[in-house]
Amino acid sequence: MRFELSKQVIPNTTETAPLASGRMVGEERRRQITRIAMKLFSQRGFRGTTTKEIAQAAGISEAMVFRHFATKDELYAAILDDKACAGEMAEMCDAVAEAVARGDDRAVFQSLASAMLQHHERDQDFLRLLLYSALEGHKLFAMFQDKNVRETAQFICTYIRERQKAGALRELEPMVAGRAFIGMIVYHSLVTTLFDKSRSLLDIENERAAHEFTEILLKGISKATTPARAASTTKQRAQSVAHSKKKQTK
Amino acid sequence: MRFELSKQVIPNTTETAPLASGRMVGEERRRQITRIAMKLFSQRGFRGTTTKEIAQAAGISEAMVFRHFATKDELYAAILDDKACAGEMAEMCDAVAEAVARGDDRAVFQSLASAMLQHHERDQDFLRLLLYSALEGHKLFAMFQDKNVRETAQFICTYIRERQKAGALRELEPMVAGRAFIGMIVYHSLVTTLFDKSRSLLDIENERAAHEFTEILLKGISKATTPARAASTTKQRAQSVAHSKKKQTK
DNA sequence: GTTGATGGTAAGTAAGTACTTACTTTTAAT
DNA sequence: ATTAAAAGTAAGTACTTACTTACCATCAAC
Repeated sequence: MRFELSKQVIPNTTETAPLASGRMVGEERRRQITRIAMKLFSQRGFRGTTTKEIAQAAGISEAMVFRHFATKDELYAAILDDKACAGEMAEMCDAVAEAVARGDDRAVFQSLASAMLQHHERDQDFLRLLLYSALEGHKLFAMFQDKNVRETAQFICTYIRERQKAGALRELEPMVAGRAFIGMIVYHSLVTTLFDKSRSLLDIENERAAHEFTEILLKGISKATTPARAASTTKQRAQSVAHSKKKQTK
Repeated sequence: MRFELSKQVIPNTTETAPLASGRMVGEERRRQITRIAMKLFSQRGFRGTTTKEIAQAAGISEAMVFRHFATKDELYAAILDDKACAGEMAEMCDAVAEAVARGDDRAVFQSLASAMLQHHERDQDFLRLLLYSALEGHKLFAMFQDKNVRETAQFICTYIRERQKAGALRELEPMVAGRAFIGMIVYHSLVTTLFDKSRSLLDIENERAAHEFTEILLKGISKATTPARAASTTKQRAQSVAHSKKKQTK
């Protein structure tokens, strides 16, 4: 039931035009249902969403839902399956890999942060769904966890270790730094999509957040010799101690 | 800490002995129910926990639950209420305040981190409950959010601003640093209580996590001149003295 | 020992819930 | 036009859910 590669290739269906009567061909309807179910599950949780609601939102009868998915669980699985398998790191990899090639630490972390923040922002529903599934202890979450979270953490970890060997970063357990960095990013995403949607505590754009977090991390784990190459939003004035002219958030 | 000293001294009721028959006096039963309900809600969510289960776990009939709480929602509210109102910062404030008084940045952040991590670890159920309530959009969560999260963020923010004025920290929006720091901590707690309970990715003790995160943050937001008193892992070579004065960095 | 308040229960109820059944309509290829 | 498969539905079923009702049990104080 579980990993049924639900995602098959749509063999070559002649065409998938909306079919005047509102009737859809199977594959199309199936996609629509998963899309809608994901939105609902993400808003009210798995248990909090009824199959009837899903059917209504899709404009079909409940029986239709069960024609496509034998059980509610299977529908849930199909969603996670879909999402987890789709290589979400696609665009990230490009920018990051390029930065790695250049050996530009700042660019590596910043592009990584930026990609994650963007991803979280674009896919808020999925973020919520993931949290629900983690809380509800759904087994499928473990798969996602392994495939994405772990992978990302280990990438960072490996990169840091190498840069330590190269003498660019101070000694510390790479995973600690990795967790710190991912923590800044993920927590920021959580706050802005969950706790403080109005951004009353901190209103900052993704690009800048990525930059600032990167600054903190890099300064934080660099060899004492120091830092800041392409850095710094603040023009460093000679000895201006602190005229923060910037309006600070309260 | 106000954590309900489970067997509370009920105001002045003559005595609260278990009452041989298994029968409890009202207040006592009420507490028992909230305690049990909290554990169940935190494990399976509000919607995922039935009043029947709560009653069974408490060893009473369902009707008894509804004698104490008119609705399931009211029970839920009572739990959040309980938890949110008690000043959880109690012990934290002592250590932190003392560090603030001493002007010891390292101690301030480390004791803060340590207190938060400990709090999260001890009260995992509540952490889960809080996440659920945030996801489910329960109104009462907003209250908690205002009372605790915001307060902590603002405390850090204020502290950082002051230290910036004193010339100890570099210029950056204090809230960004605050979010980064809280992010490291909260995310770490989330991972260890939710995503990776076996700690397969990173197995580290609270005290040390607090120390490492503090190091990263402080090095990350200090004036370039540099820091690292208790840093320890990296031996400070003579060269660090060489560029004692902040070199103009571009 | 009666009383009256309080702790407690068994057995409901009405409204959901996931999932089925038995049936009709549409489509597209013969 | 025929047909068979696929898309669709209305109206169930068996069970669970939050919440009630009507009644019993225990205890402390007269």
